[in-house]
Amino acid sequence: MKQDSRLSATLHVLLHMADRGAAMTSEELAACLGTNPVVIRRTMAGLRETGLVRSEKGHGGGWTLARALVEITLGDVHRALGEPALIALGHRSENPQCLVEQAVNAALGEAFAEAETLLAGHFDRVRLSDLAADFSRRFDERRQAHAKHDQAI
Amino acid sequence: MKQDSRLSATLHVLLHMADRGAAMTSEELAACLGTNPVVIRRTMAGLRETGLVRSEKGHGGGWTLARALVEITLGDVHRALGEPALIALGHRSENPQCLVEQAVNAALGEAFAEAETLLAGHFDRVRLSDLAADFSRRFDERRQAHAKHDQAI
DNA sequence: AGTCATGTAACATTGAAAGTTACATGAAAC
DNA sequence: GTTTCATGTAACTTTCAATGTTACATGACT
Repeated sequence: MKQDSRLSATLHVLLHMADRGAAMTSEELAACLGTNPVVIRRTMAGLRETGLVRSEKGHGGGWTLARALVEITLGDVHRALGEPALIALGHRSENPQCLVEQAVNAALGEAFAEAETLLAGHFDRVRLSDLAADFSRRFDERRQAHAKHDQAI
Repeated sequence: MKQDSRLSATLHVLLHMADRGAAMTSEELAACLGTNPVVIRRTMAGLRETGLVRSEKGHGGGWTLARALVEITLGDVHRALGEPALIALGHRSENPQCLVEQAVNAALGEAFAEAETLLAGHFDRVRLSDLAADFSRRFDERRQAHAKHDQAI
């Protein structure tokens, strides 16, 4: 199954925006992901409508966060992207006449709903500030590793 | 995201096979799903290798269950299909250099793993006999509904 | 006016599932 | 033994959504 990486990409972009502190153009953000600026604009359109980010045209324009990282959950971003399906498996047909298929749909549907609820709940509990904190931790770790390395030389 | 319906289709097919009690041809099974016999053979190939079903060529040939329904879990079927991905979302890149992306991957990876574990665990606890029982229940319900309807006439 | 940036339509590319065609292989029936 | 029926499998085509690209209109700053 070809996987949907829009959530991953968007989180990446939002953290870079927060790190920068100033407006970033689609081109800059696209460079962070190694993709095309139009992909950024298209993906961010939903976030703009939901009020997570703002965009400005012209000189000095670009994208800025409309809320603090601590006020944005992964769930917010997922919803802003249009709530793409979380589960890669699906039913062969919805509302089948065949009773066998109805039983299959019921069993799988229950399992899918359970996993989806768990994942969506998890998304609602994680804030972008949590990711930023993890980033800082990794940053410090790398810095210390480099210092150790320099010392060894 | 285009969803993978192989698990759904395979469960449907296996229950029909159990219901029949005798060998069923790819053509018959394909008719149950409204698809092509070759799709059945391709999908069932994994189940044959895993020892869930047997296939016979020639006259009177076709597919038969190699185990009782109570001895087959949804997890067995999922594994026999090659363990297709359960989660529709993915990372933008594996093993990124960018620390931001590493933090994103860590957060999402944890969430995905949690949901995947739950779903896989669920699959391992549900047996095909459970689905067959649910089918029987639905069958009886429909029969009673019809009886009631006939009575009203 | 010129430049920079977003907004968006229109199209091409990609990748995996699903569907199809064709034919080889093997087993039963005649 | 040859005809018929069934699987086994390769090699395509189709489908569909994400992703990538091109082109151009719109608006804002200099």
